[in-house]
Amino acid sequence: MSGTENTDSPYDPSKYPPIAVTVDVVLLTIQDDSLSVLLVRRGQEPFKGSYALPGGFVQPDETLAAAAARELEEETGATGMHLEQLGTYGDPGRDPRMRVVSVVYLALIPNPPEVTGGSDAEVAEWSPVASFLDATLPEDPSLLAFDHRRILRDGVERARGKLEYSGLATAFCSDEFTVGELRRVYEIVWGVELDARNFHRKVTGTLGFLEATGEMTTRGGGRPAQLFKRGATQTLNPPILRPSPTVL
Amino acid sequence: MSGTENTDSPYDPSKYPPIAVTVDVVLLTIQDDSLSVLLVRRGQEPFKGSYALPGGFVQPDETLAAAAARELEEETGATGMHLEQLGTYGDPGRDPRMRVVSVVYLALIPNPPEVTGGSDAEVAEWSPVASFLDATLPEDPSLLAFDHRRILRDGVERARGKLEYSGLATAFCSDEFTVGELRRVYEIVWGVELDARNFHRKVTGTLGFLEATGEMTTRGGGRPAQLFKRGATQTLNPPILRPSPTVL
DNA sequence: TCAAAAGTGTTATGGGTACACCCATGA
DNA sequence: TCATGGGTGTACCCATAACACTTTTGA
Repeated sequence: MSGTENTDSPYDPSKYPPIAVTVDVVLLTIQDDSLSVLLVRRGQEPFKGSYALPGGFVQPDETLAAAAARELEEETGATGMHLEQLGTYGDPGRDPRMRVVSVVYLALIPNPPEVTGGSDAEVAEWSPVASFLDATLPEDPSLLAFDHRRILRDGVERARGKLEYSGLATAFCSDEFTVGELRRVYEIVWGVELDARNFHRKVTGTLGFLEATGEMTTRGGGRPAQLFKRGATQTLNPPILRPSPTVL
Repeated sequence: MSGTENTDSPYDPSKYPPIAVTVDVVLLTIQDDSLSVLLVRRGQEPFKGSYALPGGFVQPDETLAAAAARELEEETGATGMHLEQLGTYGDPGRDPRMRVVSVVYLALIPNPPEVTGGSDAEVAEWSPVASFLDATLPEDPSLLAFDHRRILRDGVERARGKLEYSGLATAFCSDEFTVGELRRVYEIVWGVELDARNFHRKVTGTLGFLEATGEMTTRGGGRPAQLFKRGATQTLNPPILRPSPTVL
């Protein structure tokens, strides 16, 4: 792989290998006390009938993040949710038709919008991530297409980790939420039980994490609870530590 | 962007937009008590004369990580160093010639190999990252080509963060190293001073981080120090906390 | 009156920090 | 003997975990 001395540039536009670039999205939400992911059922080969992450080609004049946001809006109609780059997956052979490099984004949304019954050919639906990641399940390649099982696992792991040291958990909550609702996010995503009293002190004591609205609510029953909004802080100091590492 | 009902697939190989996929590398090392990065000086337009991260096209039959390892070996002759995906940069216009999506890897190496004076047309050399990231520097686009300043900053930030909760720091050390040498890695990368006594207790007390070799050394002067090897643990528990956030 | 959820108070514990102190070498 | 870096002991501080206890609603 020497002999590059007299080429013009390593980026010479005229001779790049043919590679398709797509953007896929791991969109997570909390539905019925379960961490759930948006998947589409494939109508064509390969992996016809399997589930797959929503995605598509990057268009010539949009950023990668814009492509992810566009895919999300096409599938859910929703905009403005949390969106971050998860990673890029490009092993040769991951798509049997040609070399495809997929830039994958992780997105989080509260109150999952109704998507089942949409008019698209590939119908999107919410499924609990446990149905695909549970360690007791066989590695069935017909369940999730391509390398999407690994991508989904990476996405869930990213979300779990970021709950500890970032304000990410509020991305699963409505604009206004109670401490109890926020705690349930942590409990569901981590799969643990947290002490409600200590959790309350911790999150209300972390400067910039929550912003009080002054409003109260009795939704959920019991004593009225304060309503909070997301605070400005993106990094939690000190972090919210999870009791024991969740094994997936 | 509807009307996709009767297309074959979102990945239809016959009609992907023309996008070049490259792999770039942020290779960091510690040289002369400074965190340094491997850069090449560009011999062609655009950005002729500027520094750039080493990189090149992904070849049809190699994984993305293999492409990064190949680029590294071409520039340094070294193999087997720590290598992890940093992120993917693909804004339209980041390369004026055409749409280029760059998958960037972060690599760490101990004992920087001599690279200046190599036979390649684009000569690689080590430079302290501070020369490019110092906040007091003007945003001179002729210093680092393309969006490589932002990429370099992201890479350094990743390395700094991972020192806290992973065994990454040992990737800057030789196979066998002393606690003092490891501490100097933390001090240089973070730009802080650490209490040598507490640091010693912390790292030797973190199970799986270090593995004693039984050997001693007097290199560096003073009382002989134990030599350690990298341990098996990839996640540090408890983490090594940096005193105050380093502002870049 | 009871169940349920929101909060507050209190105590024990464990890790972090600061720093006094001793050890083993080369010059 | 001194400088240099290695390593241990210890006291204080503070965040956490555990849990008793009070508050405020709906049923």
